[in-house]
Amino acid sequence: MPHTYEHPRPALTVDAVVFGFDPAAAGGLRLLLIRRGQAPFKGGWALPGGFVRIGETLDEAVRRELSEEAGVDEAWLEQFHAFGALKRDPRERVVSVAYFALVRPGEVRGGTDADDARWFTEPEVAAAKLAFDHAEIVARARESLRERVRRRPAGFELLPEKFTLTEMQRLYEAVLGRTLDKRNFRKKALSFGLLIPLDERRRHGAHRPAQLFRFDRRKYAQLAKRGIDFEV
Amino acid sequence: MPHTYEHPRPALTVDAVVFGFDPAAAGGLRLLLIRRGQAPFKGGWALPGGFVRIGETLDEAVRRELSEEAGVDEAWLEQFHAFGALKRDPRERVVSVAYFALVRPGEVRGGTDADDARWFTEPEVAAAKLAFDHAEIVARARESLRERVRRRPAGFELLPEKFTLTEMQRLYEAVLGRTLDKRNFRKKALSFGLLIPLDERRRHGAHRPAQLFRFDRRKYAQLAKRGIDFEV
DNA sequence: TCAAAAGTGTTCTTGATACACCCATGC
DNA sequence: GCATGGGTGTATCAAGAACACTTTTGA
Repeated sequence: MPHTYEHPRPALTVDAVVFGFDPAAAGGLRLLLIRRGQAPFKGGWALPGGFVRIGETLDEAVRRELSEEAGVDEAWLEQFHAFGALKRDPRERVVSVAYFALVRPGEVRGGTDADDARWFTEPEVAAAKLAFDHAEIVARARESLRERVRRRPAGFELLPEKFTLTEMQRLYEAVLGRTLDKRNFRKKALSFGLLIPLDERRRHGAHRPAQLFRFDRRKYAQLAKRGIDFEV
Repeated sequence: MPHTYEHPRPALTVDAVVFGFDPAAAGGLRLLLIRRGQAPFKGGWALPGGFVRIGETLDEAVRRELSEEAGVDEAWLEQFHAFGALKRDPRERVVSVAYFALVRPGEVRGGTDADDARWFTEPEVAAAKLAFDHAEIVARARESLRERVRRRPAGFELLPEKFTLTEMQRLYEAVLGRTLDKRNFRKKALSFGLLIPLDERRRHGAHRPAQLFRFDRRKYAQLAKRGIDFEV
C-alpha cells in the first residue's frame, strides 16, 4: 500500500508523567509539569510531550521531548497506556502514547525551578487543573506505578545513589499511598539481598546516623533474568 | 495549531491478539489469525487489525476490525502495549496499539473455519511465522494475559456461560503454563464466592457428572469497585 | 539529659503447598 | 465390575501482620 492520505489520519503524540522523589522533603512523590506557551490551555500546566516524528521510535520521541521540554536527560521510562478519546485535544484528533518516567530530581537540568517547568506536590497537582486529559493520564500513571512497584524494585530510579532504609521506606509509602511497619519493611527490603551496605553513614541533626546502602544492579539483573518475583 | 502536514506523520493502527479456549479440546489456548490477502506477507498469517479512523476511538477501531476481519462481535478487550519500532511495516512508518481479546470460540461468526480466518493452537502459531512483528506482539500479549489473570478473574470471558471447575482449572493451567493441584484450585476458586452452583450437571461419557457453575458478575463488580485482590 | 531518628525480635495469623482416596456414572 | 473423570480434608510450612523498646547522636 502506497503512502496515501485517502483518509485523514489521527496525529500521534507521546506524553510523560515524570515522577520525582526528594527524600529530604517529606510528603510524597512529586510531578514535573511544564507551562504551556500557546493555546489551548495557554499558561496552564501540562505533561511534557509532543508529536512523534516519522524517523523515531516511541521511546526516542519521549526521550527527546523530555530533554527539550523538561531538561530531563536521564530517566527510567515505561510505557503504560495509549489514550485515544476523540476530543482529548480540541484542535484535532490526537492519540497519545503515555509513559511514566522516574527521575532523581537532582539530575534535572536547570530551568526546573524556572517559570516554565516545575515540580508539583500531589495536592498542587490536584489544584492545578491540568490541560487536556492530563489529569486522567496522571491518575492512570499513578496506578501503573503502584502495580509496577509491587512486582519489582522500581523505586531505585527515584532514590539517590546512596540512600538509607528510612528514605526507601518513605518512597514506598508515597508510591503505595499507605504507611508501612518499619521493622517489617526493613526485614523484607534486606531479604532480597539486593542492598549493599556502605561504609558510610549519613548524619544530619542530633540523631543517630543512618546506615547508607546502594542498590546492587548487577545482582538484580541476574535475578530478573531468571524471573524472580519481588512482591513488596 | 491548524491541521498541517508540515511533518509526515506515522500511521496509526490497532491489532488484536484474540485468545480462545475450547474446554472440550485439551491443549491450551488458541489464537485467531487471519490470512493476508495482499503484499507484504501475502498468504501469510497475521493478527486482525487495521488503521484507526479519524472519527473513532482506539477501542472502537479494534471492535470494528474484529468484526470485519474476524467475525468477532463480542469480546473482552484490553489494551496492553503500543508498538513503535521503525521498520515494523516495510511499507511505511506504522505505530500499532495492541489489544488482547478474550472470546468464546462458539461466539465467532462463520468463516472462522474458512480459508481466511482460523484458530491456531500454540505450536501451530509457533510454526506459522507470523507477518510483521506479530510474533513479538503475541508473546507480549501472552505475558500480559498471564499477569492479568493473576490479579483478577479474567478467564470467564473465555469460558462458556456454564462451566465446570475442571474446565476452569484447565483454562488457568493453559494461561499460566503450569499444572495446578486440583484440590487447592477448587478451594481457592470457591473461596472468592463468585461462582454460583447451578442445578444442572454435565454428563458426557461414563463418568460421574460434573457440577456446573456460572460466574457472579454482579457480585464481582461490587468487589472490584472496592479494590479487592484476586491473586490465583 | 533530652529530643529525635535509627535500629532490632518474637508471636500470631493467614495463606500456600503437598498429598491419597472414595464417588457416581455408562458401558 | 471396571474404567473414567468428579469430588473431598488435613497437616505442614512460609510469609505477612502486629507490636515496643533500646541505641546513638548533637544540642
